[in-house]
Amino acid sequence: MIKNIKGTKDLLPNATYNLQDIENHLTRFMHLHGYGEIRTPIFESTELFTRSVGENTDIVNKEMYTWEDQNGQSLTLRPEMTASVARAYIQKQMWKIEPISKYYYIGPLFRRERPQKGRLRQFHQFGVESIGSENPEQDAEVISIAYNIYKMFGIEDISIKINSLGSGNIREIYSNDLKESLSNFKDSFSDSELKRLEQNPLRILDSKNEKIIKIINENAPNIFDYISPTDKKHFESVLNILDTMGIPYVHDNYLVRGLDYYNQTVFEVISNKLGGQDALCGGGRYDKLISQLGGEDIPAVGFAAGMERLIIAMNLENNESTSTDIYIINNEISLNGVSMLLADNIRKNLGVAVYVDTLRRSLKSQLRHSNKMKSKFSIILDAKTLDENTVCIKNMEKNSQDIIDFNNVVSYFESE
RNA sequence: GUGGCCGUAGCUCAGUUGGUUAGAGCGGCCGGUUGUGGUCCGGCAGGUCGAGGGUUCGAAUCCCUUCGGUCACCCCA
Repeated sequence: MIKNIKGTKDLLPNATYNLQDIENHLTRFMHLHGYGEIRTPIFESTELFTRSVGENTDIVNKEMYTWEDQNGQSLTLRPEMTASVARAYIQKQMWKIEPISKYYYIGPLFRRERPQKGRLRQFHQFGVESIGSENPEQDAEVISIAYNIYKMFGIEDISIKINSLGSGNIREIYSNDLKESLSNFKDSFSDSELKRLEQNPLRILDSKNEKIIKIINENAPNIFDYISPTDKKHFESVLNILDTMGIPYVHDNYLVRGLDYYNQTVFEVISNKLGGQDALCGGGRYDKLISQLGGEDIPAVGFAAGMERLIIAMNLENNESTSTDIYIINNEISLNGVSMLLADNIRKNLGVAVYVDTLRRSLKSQLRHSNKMKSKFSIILDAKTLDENTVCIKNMEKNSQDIIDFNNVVSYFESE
């Protein structure tokens, strides 16, 4: 038997039902905020990700699905969206067309990780990117959107962590000092932690190892002491606006993000119900990415949210079954054509869902199926009554029936 | 990538110290006299016991390998 690839999932109608509903809400929500959808290809030139996400990140080092195309070009299934959005923005030279571009996206991403609940190899993210404003109100807008989306879906048990990484070469200076401050404690570090301290020192800050956390708390410098007065002011303005908007947050000095392109504001929305994979969404500012990839010097801020984690947090993994409004029961094979014609007429004129059996089931079975599909009405076609030009319409909830003229079926439902 | 736990019908599981034709509930399908659903009753269909190999007279049960799931780490959404 051929099976799906590890870390991928098939979604059948009872699972996609809720997903479509969520997507509709997100689309509507973003429209209300002035953001439009962007869709980019799911594979890109490998170089795009090595240059934006960072050579020393795990994503680029060991998690990308990369292959060589027939012409020798290295291609990669996208492991994240921001790089693609930036690439498209630059390619279309959007800054010449409008001073600010606001995008949202929903789509599949690919990372070759060990699967876990809420972490797949093909997973889906919803995300927002606002490109063009350097102002704190833009940070606040993006963060409030993230927060309000979870509120919209009724997810209460969440908290926002926020921090600033400063700008310019602060990141490097701080990283070096951090490395130095911990150099006396190398005995307590595991091999992988030492490697991390070497290659991507900031990441050591969100270690889950109790011992390391203690050492950091007692010895690590505070990045907030490094960032410039301008950056500090920017960060405080963001917090002020969040306060005014009534959005709760926690300033976490040790929050850093794994991707290289982040600077200044970074944030995460955490669910308290998700266990290990508790980050519902993460994002921040990436003011240098556009220029670094060959565009103008244009600031930007955004976030990405995991759809699978959203669905887990909503506790909605399987719910609704397919339903219909009207079920047409044909009692004789010769009436198939009439049934389907009637179904088309009702769909066309009333825009409601009409189901016709194609399994040649018995009357009893069709009624059972009609009931299972939660139909409001069943129309029973029968050769005898059709000779008299009438059909039987059964109200499934009231268990009442009407005999009406075949030509009046549509108008019958219009009055219902 | 590292480590722990798990893998029997579509789903949730039972299956005694290895011993005949592997079970239940739910779900699915059909039917309960000639054209009526939801409740009720009856019947039927689904499993090479994740896969491959080994030990044995005999394996769902023991051993090895492998695949998949799950949890922690790693990382991140």
